[in-house]
Amino acid sequence: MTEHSNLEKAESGAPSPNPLHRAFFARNPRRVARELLGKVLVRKDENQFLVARVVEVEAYLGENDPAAHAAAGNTPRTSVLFGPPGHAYVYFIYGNHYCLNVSCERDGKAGSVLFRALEPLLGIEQMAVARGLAPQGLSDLRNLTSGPGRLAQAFGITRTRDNGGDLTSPRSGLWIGEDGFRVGKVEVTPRIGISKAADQPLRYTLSGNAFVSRRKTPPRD
DNA sequence: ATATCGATTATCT
DNA sequence: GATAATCGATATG
Repeated sequence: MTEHSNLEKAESGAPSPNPLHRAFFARNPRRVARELLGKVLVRKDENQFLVARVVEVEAYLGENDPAAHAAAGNTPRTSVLFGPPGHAYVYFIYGNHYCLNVSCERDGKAGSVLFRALEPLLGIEQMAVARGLAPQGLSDLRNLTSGPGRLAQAFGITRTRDNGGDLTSPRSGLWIGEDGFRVGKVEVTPRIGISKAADQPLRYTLSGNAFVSRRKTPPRD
């Protein structure tokens, strides 16, 4: 057990974060990314809830952003990006990993936000199982959801299951909600892991949050 | 502590 | 055939 967790517990049964309205996503990916910080990603399957706070995201600007998948145009792979806002774009990368985006902008215009890191709040045991980590081997909770491939695996997100799903509706089993969390300082840096347009500051993080990916040594104090 | 590399597949040249 | 919005393992200082 580590000491740096400040996890919230749901006092009475299931959590009830309000789903975000579709209009929230029908905007510029920069604004959506910035405002997604502090929201929660929720998975409900069977009777289990998984809940985790959004602490790191990246904006992808659409057809004219060379780093965006939408730069390839509207293809079978990218069609969700060109559809209505608030839907899940899930892609498979490096032969190993799924990553989750939410579509932005109006129907017909591409744009998205990539989820890069979450802070786990509820369903930690189940996330560890999904990640293939023995519960007792869970010395560092950052192994669960710190990184786009990791958080997708922790939430059981795959392309066949989730691509195109509605992230504004609990009926999809995967959605984004608001639980009243107050966001503190936000940091904006270049995006990670890309080669094109790598200089633009489109990565948004909660300043000082331990679950942000690619950190150095956990803050000493 | 940082650096390098293999895994494994959808998509594109 | 090459590359990719990554991760985890291994090597090395």
